Parts: sequence; C-alpha cells; structure tokens
Amino acid sequence: MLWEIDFGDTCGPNFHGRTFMDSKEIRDQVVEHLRKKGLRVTKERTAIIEAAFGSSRHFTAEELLEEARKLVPSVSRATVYRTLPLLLETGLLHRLDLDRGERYYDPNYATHPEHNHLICLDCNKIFEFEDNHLEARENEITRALGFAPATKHVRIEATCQRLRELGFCQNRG
Amino acid sequence: MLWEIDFGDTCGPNFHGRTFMDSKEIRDQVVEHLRKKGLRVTKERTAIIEAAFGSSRHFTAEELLEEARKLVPSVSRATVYRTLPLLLETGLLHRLDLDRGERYYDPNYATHPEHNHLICLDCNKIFEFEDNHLEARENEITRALGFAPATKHVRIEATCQRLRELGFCQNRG
DNA sequence: TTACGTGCAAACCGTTTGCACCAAT
DNA sequence: ATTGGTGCAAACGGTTTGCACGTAA
Repeated sequence: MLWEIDFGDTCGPNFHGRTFMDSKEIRDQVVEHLRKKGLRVTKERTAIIEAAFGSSRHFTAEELLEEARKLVPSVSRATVYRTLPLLLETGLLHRLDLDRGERYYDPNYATHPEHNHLICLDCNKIFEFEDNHLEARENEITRALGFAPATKHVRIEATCQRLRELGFCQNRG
Repeated sequence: MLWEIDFGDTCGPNFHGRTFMDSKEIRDQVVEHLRKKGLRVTKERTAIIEAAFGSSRHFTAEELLEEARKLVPSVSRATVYRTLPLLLETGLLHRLDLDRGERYYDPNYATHPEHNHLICLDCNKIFEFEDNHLEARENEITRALGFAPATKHVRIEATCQRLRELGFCQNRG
C-alpha cells in the first residue's frame, strides 16, 4: 500500500498506475457543498473549481488565478482568495506546509484522502505516498492520547541516496 | 515510547516526567554553531538565543522579540528576523506548520529531536509526542522510495473524545 | 427583485532590506 | 582597525477588505 508519485518539473504529481478521478465528479461534490451552505454557484466560482481540480498539480493562489482566467478571463484575485477557503472546507483541497515562501494547495485529497508528502532536498521535487501501517499507527496514538483523529499528515524531507552514492540526482532536470 | 505533552494556555508544552534540558547547554550549542560559521556572538544574539530556548513554549517572531527585549531592551525586530534562520540551521529550533496566521517556532527539538504534534480542534491546544514505531515506518518508507530521511514530522489534527462523549473538553480553560 | 458575489484598489501585516552607525574580534 | 552586526524605517509580497456595481436565484 505504498507507492510513489512523481511530480512534474515543479510540483505536478501523478499517481502511478491510477486514473485521476474524473474532474467533473469532484466539481459536483464542491458545487454540492456550496449549495448546502446556501451559496451561489457563479461562473467565477465554477472556473476556480475547474482550475483547481482540473489537474493533479499543486498550485499557488496566483497560479490558480492564472488558470481560472483561462476559463473565465474576468476572474479576479480577490475572488480566488475568497473561494479558496470554501474549497478547503470540502476537504478535497488541502493547504500544503512546504516551507517555501508562498502557500501551495494540493487537490489530490479527492482521490487520495490520506496521502503524505516526501520532499527531496536535492532536487526540490515533491513525492506523494500512502501507507496503511503509518495510518494505523497514527490512529492508535491519537486514540491512546484520548482524541479522535481528524486530519493526519506526514511530511518527510529527504535526500536522494543516488545523489550521494553516484554524485547525481536522478530526479533532477 | 509514547507520551503526552500538555501545552499551556496557548502553546506552552511540558514533557511529562522529563526535565527540560539545561538551557545553558543548548545555548552553548548554538553559540558553537555561530563560531563555526565565523559569526560574532553579540549581546543581541545571546539575548535572542536565551529567549528562544529559555522555556519550552512555542513562540512567534513577535513574542521572541518581546522576550529578548526583557534581557536586552535594545534588541530590534530586524535582528530577531535575521537571527531566526541561524537558530533553525542548528536543528534545535523548528518552524511549525500550524495553519494559523503567523508562524510559530518550537524550541523542543534540542530535548526531543524527533517529536510530532497533535492539535486539538476543540481546545486549540497542541500536544507533543514521540513514537518509535512511527519513526521506524517513516524510515522504511523513505528508503523504499530511494531516499535517505533528513527531517520527519507528523501532524495530527484531532478532536477530544471526551468533548463528544460528555459535552465538554477537559483541555479547555 | 434582492441579497449575495464580484472587481478594483487600497489597506494590512508579517517579513525583508538598504543604509549609516556601532562594536566584537 | 576591520568588517560584520545593528537599529531604523522604508519596501516588499502575499492576503484581506471596503465599496459600488453586477448577477444568480
């Protein structure tokens, strides 16, 4: 129950041997969330939702704006920032705690609700992985401490073994 | 190898049944780090180091400034921000990824280099814990993916079981 | 029709930086 | 004496917000 997800040049992942969940299905879930809250389904929000979940790539608020504008050019930065919290509420999008300057958002919680991150300090790429053992132990600990788990996240910073052994990082470039 | 660390009102932890490592010993390590880098040990830096590691409480940059000024009133915000990266470099201080507005810093990596965090969504308190099983599994996974682990961190958000069962949270107030 | 949502631009706030002065080595 | 460190205040950059207009329900 452990697999590797190779990101693209910057932060774009793809789960090996898996089909990315139909983006329309995810969008419907988000729209449903808006409806339940009595909020309006505007064309701007629709564009932002589409942009956020249209690929499996991590993104910043600015990148989301750019992408949403390809669908609805009039979308404003303010609306992106006002919509992001609504998406986070659904649990389908998470804010990542990369310690880079800007905040990154990860849309892959729709398809992999319990995934974790490994950040390569050599090539700066991000890999996603899931592991049942880890998850089970996290639950045990949480209950032992008298809590009920809500969100769990493991973040591992690591270095390429190959870089140290061979002098180059296979993930680089 | 699992224990609970109850924070104070906001973010102040204390490891149960453990003596907090002598703050002087930690300061010496940090000073040594500065010397190795050929940097000067000024009274401002000394005050900031003292303030950072003088208690086990988490803190923001602003709180660190306030605390350092109790020791050396002339310490400036700029110097705090310029010194923080030096402390992080030592590995004795970590920046926390609480998703609150401001960044928090955790000075407990001197005494507990591999500890993790559990955040109670009901009372907003933070607990620290260590676990060998978790750690071992993290290492396994990292190596299986072809990496050598550098930094590992588990962050669990959870709700008080007691709040749900009894209607109140024992950690509140 | 009428709130709610939007774009715009200004405000905000934590953090960084340029500069002239200061002090650890 | 030298050169890195400091305080100050301005700049910076991501995010939030007030306001008047627009539009989904």
